Amino acid sequence: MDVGARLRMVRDRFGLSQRELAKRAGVTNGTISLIEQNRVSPSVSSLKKVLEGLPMTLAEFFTFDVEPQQQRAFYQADELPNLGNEQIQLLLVGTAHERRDIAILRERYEPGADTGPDMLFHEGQEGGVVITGEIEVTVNNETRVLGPGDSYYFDSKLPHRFRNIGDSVCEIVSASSPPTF
Amino acid sequence: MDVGARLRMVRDRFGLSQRELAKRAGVTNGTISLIEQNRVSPSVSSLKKVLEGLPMTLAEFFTFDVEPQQQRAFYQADELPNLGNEQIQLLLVGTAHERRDIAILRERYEPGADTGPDMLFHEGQEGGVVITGEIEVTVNNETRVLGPGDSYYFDSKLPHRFRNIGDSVCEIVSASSPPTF
DNA sequence: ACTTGTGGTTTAATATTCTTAACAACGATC
DNA sequence: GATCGTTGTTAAGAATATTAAACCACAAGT
Repeated sequence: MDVGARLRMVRDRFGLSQRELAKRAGVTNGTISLIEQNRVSPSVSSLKKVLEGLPMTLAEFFTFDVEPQQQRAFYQADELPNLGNEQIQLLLVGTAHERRDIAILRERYEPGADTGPDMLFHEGQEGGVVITGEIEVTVNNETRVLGPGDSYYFDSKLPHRFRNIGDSVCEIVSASSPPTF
Repeated sequence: MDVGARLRMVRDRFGLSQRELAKRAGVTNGTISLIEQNRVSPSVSSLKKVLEGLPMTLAEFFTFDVEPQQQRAFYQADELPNLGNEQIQLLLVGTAHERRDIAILRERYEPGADTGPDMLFHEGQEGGVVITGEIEVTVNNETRVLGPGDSYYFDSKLPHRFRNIGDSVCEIVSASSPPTF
C-alpha cells in the first residue's frame, strides 16, 4: 500500500481533517493533500512531523497493516504441525496464517530434552508460561527452574537455553515475535 | 537514533560501501553520503530505493532495534499483575519489560464470563491455546467451541468475542502483537 | 438566494533534495 | 615514492518537495 493511501487511512482513523492535522503537525494543508494523492514523496522529516500530529511513529506507520484478510481462525488439538523432533515437540498454532506476526507454540519437553549447550539467539522477543512439569531456563548467564504457572519473557538477542532436568514431561505455551524458524 | 546513523549502521552491517549500495539501489553515492551525515532528510521514495539495495523494508528500517538491554527474564506464578477483572482474569507475562513486542497473557474465564456482545477489534494479530475447560470463540461471524489443546489465531482487526458457556473455569494462554491495552 | 464555514484541491514561488563531477585521504602494488 | 583503486566528502545545477494563497464544492444557517 502506498504512502498516500496509508496516510489518508490513519488520518481518517484519527478523525482529523487535513487542516486540523496540518496545524497539529506544523505543516500546511496543501502538503498533506499532495502526499495523500501521491503527487509528491515526502521527505522523512516532513512525514515524521505529520505523524507526530496524530501521534504515530514512523515505525508504526510503515508497519501498519492494511488488508485484514479472512483466514482460518480455529485449530483442533491434533492438527498442529510439529516443528521440533521427538525430544522437543513444537506445535505451531495458526498454521494456515500467511503473514504471521507471532509464532505461538505448544512445546513439550521429554525428560532430559535440551536445546543444547551452544546458546540460541536471534531477533525479536519471546516469552512463555509453564503448564505442567519443570524446566531449567538459562538467559544471559542467569539460570532458573520454572514450574507450572511460572513464566519468562526476554529479548531473543540474549543467548538462551532450555533443559528439562526433571523426570516428567514439561509442557509450555510460548510466543515469539517476529517468528523465527 | 537519527536516520543517517541508522542507515550507516545497517549499511556497515551488510558490508557494503556507499558506492556499492548506491549502484544496487539506483542512486548516487553522494546521496547516501549526504543522508548518512544528516545533511539532508531523504524523501521516503529515495530512502525506499536505498533500502531496496540491501534489501530492507521501511518498516524494518524504522523498527530496527539497536541496544538489546539486559532485563528481568523470569516471573513466578503469583507475581503477574491482573489486567482484567474478577470474571476475566488477564495475567500479563513479563511485566518489567519496557519496549514490549508481544503481550502474553494467562487468561482465566469464570463460568459465564463474556467479553461482551459489542465485538472487539484492534491492530495486530493474536492467538492462544486452551489449557483447561471450554470456551466459545467468535471471529468474524464464525463461532466455535474450543477445548483443552485446541487453539486459535487471527487478525485482530476481525471482530471477535470470547464467552465461557460451560460450568467450569476455562484457562487460556494467549499472545497478541502488537500489545494493546 | 446569499452568506459563512468547512472540506479537499491546485498553482506559482520558494526551499530542499538529488545528481553530476569533482576533490582529498588512505592503502596496496609496483 | 609514484600510480592505481577505493574510500567518503563536497559544490553547483537540475529535479523535486513545501509553502502561501488561491480555488472549487458542499452543507448549514439566515
